Amino acid sequence: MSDRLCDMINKSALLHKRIMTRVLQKYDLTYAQYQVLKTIQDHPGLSAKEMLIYLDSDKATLSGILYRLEKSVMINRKVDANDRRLMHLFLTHKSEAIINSVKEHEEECEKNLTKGLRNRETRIFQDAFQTIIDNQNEQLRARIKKMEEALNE
Amino acid sequence: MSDRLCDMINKSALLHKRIMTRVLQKYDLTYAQYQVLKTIQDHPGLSAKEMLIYLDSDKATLSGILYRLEKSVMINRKVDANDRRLMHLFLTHKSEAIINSVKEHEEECEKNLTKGLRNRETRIFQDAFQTIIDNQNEQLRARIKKMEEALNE
DNA sequence: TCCTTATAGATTGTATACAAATTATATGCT
DNA sequence: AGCATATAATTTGTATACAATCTATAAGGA
Repeated sequence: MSDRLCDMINKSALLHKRIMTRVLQKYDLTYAQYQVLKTIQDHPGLSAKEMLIYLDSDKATLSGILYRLEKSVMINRKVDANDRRLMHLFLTHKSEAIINSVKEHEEECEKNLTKGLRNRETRIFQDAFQTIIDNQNEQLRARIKKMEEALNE
Repeated sequence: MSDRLCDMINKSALLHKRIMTRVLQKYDLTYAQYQVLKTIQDHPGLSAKEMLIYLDSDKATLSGILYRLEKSVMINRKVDANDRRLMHLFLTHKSEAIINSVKEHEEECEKNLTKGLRNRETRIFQDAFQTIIDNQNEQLRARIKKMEEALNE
């Protein structure tokens, strides 16, 4: 494999998703669905709009995921009493149990990542990774801004 | 954002894809298509089957990507003289020029990742990342093996 | 030659990812 | 009240990601 950082990042994300897909397979859940369920567990009653902030996802994608989760009785949606556009999201008993089980696998998977690394290396890795993500966010912002400026001309 | 490594990995890969999507936008190329073109440039005349090894992708996905790249005159396909199942892939003049241009942006993007990090930190980061990817590959292998054993029972 | 097995790609079906347009409801202004 | 504007979700269209199946061709053995 290439030793370029961006290739490593892509590869690692791909592998993580594949691993979690195996874990989730027996519950008939996808990784994206699992992440949505986890977010609801952390913030019961939140709206789709609020979830987008936590997940940094897309509303169109989320809409489909929520539809399928409701169909498989993994979530309930309740319309807000004051604003009928708003839907509050809740886990069901079914999904609550599943999530807690999967979370254990995920923690194990997370621990496994740094096997063979010294604590010091792991710490440096994590700090450096945060810097890299900050750099990426900055670069994306800059590019979006440049494109918007180009549009206004 | 969560400080869990797997969340950082996912987030970073997502950001990288978004950045590259902006870069590729004016050439009407997707990131996946660009990676395919780069692989052809590195190994002119390779087959789809061989490409799968380099990209660690899926043949169904690749088949669609190649179809669209051929339609937009970014690649040529030539049937092998001895084995009519095999297709050799080549870049066109059009894609050759585009790739070289995008590659510069990509290098800049790669350099930008480690902005603010000391060389020593970058080196530790990269080595640690390789260890992590190895751990992931190992874990995936183990899970696949376990599932296959479960099937045989 | 005929038949079985293997293999390169293509096709199908489901689930994202994401941009753009649409729908339904709310809010603010006159 | 009446109307323009804003906003939460859904829908639509294109492109992956990936499992499962199909198709065409090749290779090997009886």
